[in-house]
Amino acid sequence: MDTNTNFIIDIIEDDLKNGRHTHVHTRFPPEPNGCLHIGSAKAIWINWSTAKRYHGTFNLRFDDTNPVKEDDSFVRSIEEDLSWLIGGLPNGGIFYGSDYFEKCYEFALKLIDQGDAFVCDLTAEEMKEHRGTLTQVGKESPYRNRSIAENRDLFERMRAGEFPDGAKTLRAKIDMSAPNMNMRDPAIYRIVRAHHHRQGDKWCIYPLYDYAHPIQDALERITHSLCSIEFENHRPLYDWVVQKIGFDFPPHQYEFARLNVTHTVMSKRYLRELVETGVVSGWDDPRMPTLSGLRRRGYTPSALFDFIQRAGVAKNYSLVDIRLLEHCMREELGRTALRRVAIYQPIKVRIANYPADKTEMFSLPNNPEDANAGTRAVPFSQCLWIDAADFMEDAPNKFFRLKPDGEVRLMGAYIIRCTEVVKRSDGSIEELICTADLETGNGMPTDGRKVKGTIHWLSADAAVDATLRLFDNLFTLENLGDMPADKNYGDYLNPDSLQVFDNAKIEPALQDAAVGERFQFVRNGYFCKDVDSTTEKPVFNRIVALKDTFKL
RNA sequence: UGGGGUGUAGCCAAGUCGGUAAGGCACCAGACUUUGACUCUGGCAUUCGUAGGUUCGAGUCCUGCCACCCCAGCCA
Repeated sequence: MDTNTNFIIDIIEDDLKNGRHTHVHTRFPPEPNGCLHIGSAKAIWINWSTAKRYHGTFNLRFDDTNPVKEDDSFVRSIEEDLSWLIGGLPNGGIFYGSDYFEKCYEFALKLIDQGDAFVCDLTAEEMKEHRGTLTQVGKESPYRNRSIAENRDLFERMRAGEFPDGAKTLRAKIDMSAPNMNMRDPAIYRIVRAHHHRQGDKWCIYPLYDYAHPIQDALERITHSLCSIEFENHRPLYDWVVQKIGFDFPPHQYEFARLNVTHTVMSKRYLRELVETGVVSGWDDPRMPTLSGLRRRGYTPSALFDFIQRAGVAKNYSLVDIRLLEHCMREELGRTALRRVAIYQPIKVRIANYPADKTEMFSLPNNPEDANAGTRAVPFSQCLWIDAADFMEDAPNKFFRLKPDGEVRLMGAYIIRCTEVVKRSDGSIEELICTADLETGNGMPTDGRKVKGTIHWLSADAAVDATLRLFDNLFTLENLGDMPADKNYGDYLNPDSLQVFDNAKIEPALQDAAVGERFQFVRNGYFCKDVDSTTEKPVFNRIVALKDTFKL
């Protein structure tokens, strides 16, 4: 049984069963006024995966009806991010709402001819006064009863550019006393002289969302128009437009709750502010919850979709724990990422009973969870690096790593015992003198004694310097002015959440890794190779830490 | 306040014609382990916002109440 269902799937199953539809056609309709983020990924996933499930069609459609906010650069970035996410182009194609402007205009004429729309001369303020309030009905516009001929003439002249910006609107004639504010004779066309990123200066009147969107859906033969819950109040207007124009294949709108994630800012406005004020290096800064940021950070589309699917599709307001995302990412990377060694804060270890001029190779598995991943040869020599976190001078019993006179396994190699702690004059550790159990090699002790701890290591001769960057949260910054302390925006004020290790040591082979390759740095987490945007040097971004159950 | 939507564990979320609360994350305990990872095993809602009602039986039906979200752009 397929347990991966939701209420939208139920609706579609029902439509298919009852013959209301024989084919499923969905769409993702972003406005090109910003970059896609993890919240957009939910809308993409719902529309795309639903179409896919029924071997249907999925369109990408730019909802570009507001020329003042939109930009071609966002069109390109959205195309790129969407293709990355769904692994290719949408099978239905890529469309632009603005390409239907001529159709929208013709339909507006039709509404006028039917007596369902009128040209209104009220100013924005006057219209607001006339609209009434939540508890008070609105007043009808004095221009509401103009003749069809006059409305037609005026609307044609609006298009022709005879009136200044904002001087007139075309309004749907519905009901000024409707309890749903959206039905109180909403404006469906406005006059704006602005350069459109795609249509240029061809138009000076632009249709509004509530009018344009159902037309776009209908023209593309969308069967199920899936959008987020704040449009629920708009559905009666959506249906009104579809019905008045009289489409043969009327689309229907269904709503789902948007995605909120703990510690993560999801508002385009604030993301834009971060970019514009230079708090982050750009929309694709690896701390950003944008798709480009997540991609750079090392997140995979499959983990993102797995997360969205597991979080579920419903209508409740929800704030999903980011640890679910991290779990999904770990689960995938645990299976697929190659194991490598990286050491954040190196401490030198000298094996006193190991020849200074000797180097031997130990074979370590590339992924113990995947035998097909093979092994790699790692050099071992007298001087090694281990991580500062793996040594403690006054260690409690439960500390299973290296301590004075204690034994520990060097992963895949010898068991060593720390015999001496050499310190500098300032008290810091210069090096640890150890002896290795050379007889047992990388096997078990012959006398049956237990060595509980295993630590990772690197030959000091072979190790390479590297920069490692650790992000605690997807998105962090020090200060963002008036950002509201609302649960929607998460607890983003975490100045300690970016740690940079500039003197980390890594395996030599990692130098040649390609940007975008993902690794598990043993015991330290999953990392993705990246290039620092300012220094242009290779860095490793931590995608997600390993689960830490370290207890003393 | 008028309208619309939603309330099931710390966080998400299934719950079909009313039949005796899925699953995941998180957490806790234990086993295993040459990554304190992974894996495995066990635990984790006498109760579904709340108060009543109908019924042999209610998360599911009825009534009242409460809480939260959305709507008064010529934004989407």
